[in-house]
Amino acid sequence: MWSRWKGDGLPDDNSSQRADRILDAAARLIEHYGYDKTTVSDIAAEAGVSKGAIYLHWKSKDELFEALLLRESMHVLEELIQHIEAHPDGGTIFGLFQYGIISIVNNPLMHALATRDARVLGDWARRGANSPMMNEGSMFRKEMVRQLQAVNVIRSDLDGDVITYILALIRYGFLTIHEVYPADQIPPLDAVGKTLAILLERALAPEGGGDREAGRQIVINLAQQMRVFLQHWMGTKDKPPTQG
Amino acid sequence: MWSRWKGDGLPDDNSSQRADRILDAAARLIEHYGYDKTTVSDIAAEAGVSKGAIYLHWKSKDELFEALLLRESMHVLEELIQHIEAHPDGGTIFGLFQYGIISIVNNPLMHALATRDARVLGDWARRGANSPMMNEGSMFRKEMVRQLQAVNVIRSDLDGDVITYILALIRYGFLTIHEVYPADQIPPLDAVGKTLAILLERALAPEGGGDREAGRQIVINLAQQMRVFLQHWMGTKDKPPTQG
DNA sequence: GTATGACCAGAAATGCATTTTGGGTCATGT
DNA sequence: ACATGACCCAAAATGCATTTCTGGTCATAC
Repeated sequence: MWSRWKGDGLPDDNSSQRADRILDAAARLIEHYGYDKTTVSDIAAEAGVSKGAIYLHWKSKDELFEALLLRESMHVLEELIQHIEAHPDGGTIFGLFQYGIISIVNNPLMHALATRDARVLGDWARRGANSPMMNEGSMFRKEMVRQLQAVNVIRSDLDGDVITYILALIRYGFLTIHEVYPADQIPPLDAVGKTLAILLERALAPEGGGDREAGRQIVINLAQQMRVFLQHWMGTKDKPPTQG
Repeated sequence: MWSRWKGDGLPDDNSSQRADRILDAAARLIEHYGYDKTTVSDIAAEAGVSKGAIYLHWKSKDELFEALLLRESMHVLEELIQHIEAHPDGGTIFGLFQYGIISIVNNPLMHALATRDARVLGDWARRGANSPMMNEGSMFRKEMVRQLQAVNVIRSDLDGDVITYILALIRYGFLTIHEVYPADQIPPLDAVGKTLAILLERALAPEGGGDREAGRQIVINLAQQMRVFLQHWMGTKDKPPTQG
């Protein structure tokens, strides 16, 4: 799916499966040891392939890592879409925020990306904050708030960009505060998520409740747009080392 | 005021003033260079006194720093009390939150303390997260939320400890997100503060608005309690090196 | 055509001798 | 008394030679 550099035909299933296995291995290792401490040889060994095989799939360690990040982003986005479609409150900020955060908490790599965790991201983060995965997210969210305000799923009496910023700040605080809060006083995570969602609903939802269906559609569309954006960006540089 | 180890009489004005000047110098230096990079000699030079003089006031560099932190905390608390007394919305979470955050944003040292900024706090933070200034704050806030709920300035339909945690998380996110948010998209600070306060009001204030006067009184009392707590704790270990 | 792993070179880590730094003290001066 | 700054010494920083590591390549094997 996400790895399509195989010329003009359909993705080679064998190759694609192996690429996936390699990314699985990389994910396991990097989540635990961080980008710096996991070597390409480690990944190869963990995946049960040779080091050379890895360079048959990606030009460099960096590109492997970015492919991994892309895959995980795709997963999260996909899951988000499914959740929104399946769940009745999918179109409300209530459901949206709660699910958006949970999916990040459950995905160590996305968690690290969202918090710029230097321990996990290591040199990659230090070198280049250039990946669109690092920055375009806020654009996407800005647009989402704007459109959600247009269909009155979010109240329009406050500036959309400020709302976006505040939402980001809450998300960031949610993901990072454990570093400074007395550990024995942290309430259960799901209680926090649920309460936070309720507060957000009160603060941002209009009286009537707005057009949920429209909200749902907007978020799905935007998520899809984000996916093609990421995919396209990746496609332009995730070329194979050989056979152009 | 805060430095009262001078035996039984009133604080020695000359000595106390000089201590203040030294702390001023220390603040200036540490805000800029961080705890590790500012030496005791630097502080002495900046304050225009000899190194030995500093050890006439405090037993160690650590204690000087903690005295500084205490002084700044006292200032902030004092200002908070004054603001609450002077301002009509002093007793509401609206005003409370807004002012509480502004006072931290305006005080580099308190900002560093609230965010555990290793660049500023340096070795002191690394060695001991033992100072009550580091931990007791959350206790204080927990109690505040509890009492505010009791007089219905904060709605009682959600768990107080979770609310406290969420408030802390928002504050922390507010103070730290700039590290990961695209710099050119950060809205003006006061717009964010104001909007955030409005959202909080909507999310946490009851229909009627609750008893503002009672809210005001509670916060003032608690702030005062916090002050004597800090003062007392400091008093038991901020003894002079000689003349006990 | 595809996979492998020994191999390469630059970068990073290690070990160690040497120098500098910086809390903290105290003999001396006022 | 009180203030000073030269002085002390452990700890940290520096410089440097040597070793290890590791991203990336490619001759060889299948």
